[in-house]
Amino acid sequence: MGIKERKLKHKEDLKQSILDAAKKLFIKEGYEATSIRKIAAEIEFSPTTIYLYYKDKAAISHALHQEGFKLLASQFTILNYIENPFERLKAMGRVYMQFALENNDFYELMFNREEPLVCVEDHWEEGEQAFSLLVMSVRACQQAGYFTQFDAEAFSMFIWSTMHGLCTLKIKGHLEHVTRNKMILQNVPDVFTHTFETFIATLEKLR
Amino acid sequence: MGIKERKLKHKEDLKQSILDAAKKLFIKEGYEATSIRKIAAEIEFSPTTIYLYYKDKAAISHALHQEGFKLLASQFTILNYIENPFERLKAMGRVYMQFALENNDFYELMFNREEPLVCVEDHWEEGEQAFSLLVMSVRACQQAGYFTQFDAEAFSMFIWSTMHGLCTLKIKGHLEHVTRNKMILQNVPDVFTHTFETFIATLEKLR
Amino acid sequence: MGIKERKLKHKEDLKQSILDAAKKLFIKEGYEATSIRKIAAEIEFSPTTIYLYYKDKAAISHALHQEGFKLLASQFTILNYIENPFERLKAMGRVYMQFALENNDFYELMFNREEPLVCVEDHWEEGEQAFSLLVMSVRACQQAGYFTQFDAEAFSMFIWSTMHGLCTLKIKGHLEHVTRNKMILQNVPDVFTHTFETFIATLEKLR
Amino acid sequence: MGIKERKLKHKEDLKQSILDAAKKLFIKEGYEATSIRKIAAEIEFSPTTIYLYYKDKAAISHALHQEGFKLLASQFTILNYIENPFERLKAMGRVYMQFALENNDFYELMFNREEPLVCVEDHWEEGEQAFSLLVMSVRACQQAGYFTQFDAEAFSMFIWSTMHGLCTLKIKGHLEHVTRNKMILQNVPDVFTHTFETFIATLEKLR
DNA sequence: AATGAATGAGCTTTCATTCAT
DNA sequence: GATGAATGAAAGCTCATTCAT
Repeated sequence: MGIKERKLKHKEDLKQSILDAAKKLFIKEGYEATSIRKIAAEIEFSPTTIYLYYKDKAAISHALHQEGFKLLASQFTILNYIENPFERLKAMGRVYMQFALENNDFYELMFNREEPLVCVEDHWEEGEQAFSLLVMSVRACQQAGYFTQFDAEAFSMFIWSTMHGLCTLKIKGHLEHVTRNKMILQNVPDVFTHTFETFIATLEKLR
Repeated sequence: MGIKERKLKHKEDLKQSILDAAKKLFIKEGYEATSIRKIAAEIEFSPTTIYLYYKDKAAISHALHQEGFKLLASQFTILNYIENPFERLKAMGRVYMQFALENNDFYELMFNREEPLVCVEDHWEEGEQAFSLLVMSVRACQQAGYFTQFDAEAFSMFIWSTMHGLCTLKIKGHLEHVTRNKMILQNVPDVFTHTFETFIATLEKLR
Repeated sequence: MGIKERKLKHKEDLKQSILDAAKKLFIKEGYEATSIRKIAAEIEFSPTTIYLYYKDKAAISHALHQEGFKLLASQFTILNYIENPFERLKAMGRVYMQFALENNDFYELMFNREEPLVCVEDHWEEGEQAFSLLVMSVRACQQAGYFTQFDAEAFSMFIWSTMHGLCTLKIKGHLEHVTRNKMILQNVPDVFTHTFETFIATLEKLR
Repeated sequence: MGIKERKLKHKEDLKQSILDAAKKLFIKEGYEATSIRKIAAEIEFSPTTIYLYYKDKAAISHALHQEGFKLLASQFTILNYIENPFERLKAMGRVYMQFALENNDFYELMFNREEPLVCVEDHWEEGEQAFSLLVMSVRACQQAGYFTQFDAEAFSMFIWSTMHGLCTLKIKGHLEHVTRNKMILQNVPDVFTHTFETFIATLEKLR
């Protein structure tokens, strides 16, 4: 990026540029490896400049956090086109899994990091929105005859737990750890997906 | 007690002290932020001394790891006294939950840390043993008529995912995050337990 | 002088200060024993500051290296005024010897250190240029009837070996070691020069 | 080595064992990488024990130094069987070269290290003896009509300089540096040997 | 004679951050 | 609005060495 173009940028743009650079580094090299210096180098500004737009590294973490949820939400939009509620629920799970796998550092930041949550606390709106989406889907399923004997919210929590647990185990490599050495599920090509399907099969029985 | 034993005793003690200090720090500040120097300061020895007892930082992690699994295994022994397989499975879940909650530091270290697994890789025996226990319980349930349409191993993986996800969400505070702000499950005193019971109810249907 | 130039000046100064401090330490304590910390202490800056001016330790070595060759090259310029090729060759030897003696620290760094060469590898241009100068002189001598039966390049290598060996032995004190205790060459005031002259006498025979 | 055998060793043996271990490490891994701990590990004794036999690391360096000369001297014994003085001189050069190449860390320690020489000073007998050997060979050559116009000692010094310079340049990689990039001596398979032969050819002319 | 225990000093490098301009 | 200069803190690890036994 040349000097001229850079000058043309507005404040808002630069703030976003920082975030974009951070996101890029974050995805490519992980959380630990993303330093202020590297972000600055990426956007060809000085490290000091970063501090004009973000108070400190935690602030960037925080912003990235929200960015992650934005990304997840955008992936969820595809679900709007699925009429059948149970199919939509299944698709939701698949999107969630794909997101977790493809952006595992984001996933970590969004759900498994300790720090940012402290300063977030009441700003976890994005997470709550996502959860609301799940609850809505579950309710739709109930109207189609599924899970009728359960409370929608508690059932949603159960679903989320399963999905979150599955994704986390996958990301940390535990799925492979268990299967590789214990001669377990040897003929299953993809334990991750297979477990998900087992879960879905379970849900299907609850009609 | 002769000199030799006393020396050995001292050595064992110090080794354990290091572990305790490391655990304390891991909990309080996380893996990355726990440095050999801090551990040394905690036990009031020189950093170099640590290396007399543990090869490197990973070795400490590894030892803590094993200690955690030993603890979990000991908690599991109570299950031997439960005849009814489904009851045993339920109890297993409860013990797991309790362990995760009471030793969330250990739980994190055992399941959610990246580093120590690298050097463990093919020696995650403790984890695998625990998983085997689950598979066995599931098989027993199958003989009692539960989950008969499922593969025991895949079903175990699903169960583990759910339990792991639930515990992780709890530990990270997400359960509270979602319910507090979204006016969800307001009348449920303990969302953690409630979700678990919803899960159990689900399993009960699969007979 | 404007602000910009002054800043630049300062930057150059500091860069040179680092080099000077490094040189001093390299000489006094050797390459291995010269640490970034010590260099920093020498110039009374923080170790971190060093990294603002040089990428790493090797970069400092490299810079010193080049400085040394620049100095040697400047000493060689005097040779341009010597017409007679054999005289020029002799003078070249004397300049080389003088340089090695007067700047034995540099000489060591340039020719006897391991490390900096690693990163230089294919960019030993300065050394190669100096060697080219020697080859050219040898060729000129050949046109004047000297060393006609030899390959100019191989013969240059031989000359360089002799000069380098002589200078190194001198710098390390071996010349004195051998003569002092063995009652050898006792009546020769300066073994260093005397050996050089023996060498020259040898060359003279090869006409 | 088992415990029993170890106990049988006498003090002298152990002292030599330490040296042997040091030598082994030294040759295999170089000077910097040879630490007291590693030596101790090699002989299966504790690091502390080393200090019973050698005051400090420098003392070991010193002993190694002498060890190196002993080794060189042993290689020189082969020369006794060569009658022709000039052939013997040539062979001496070849042995020297081989020694320098095969034990370049020893060579470094013996001739290019700064430290040990300080404490050696008057104990460089081995070096002097080796040099005497050279002088004797040169004298023998003179009786065969070579180098008659030169002082034997000064001429020996010249020879040593050349050989030392050549070996040093080789060890440090400068021979390759110069030839590789400068399109020099491209058709010569081994510049090291080739330069030596050029040197020998030079000497041959001095009859 | 041999050692186990312990240490202080040292290394290179990266980091987030500040301050004066 | 942007930056160059500088820093303190920290990291993991290895070293030579000492001391009491």
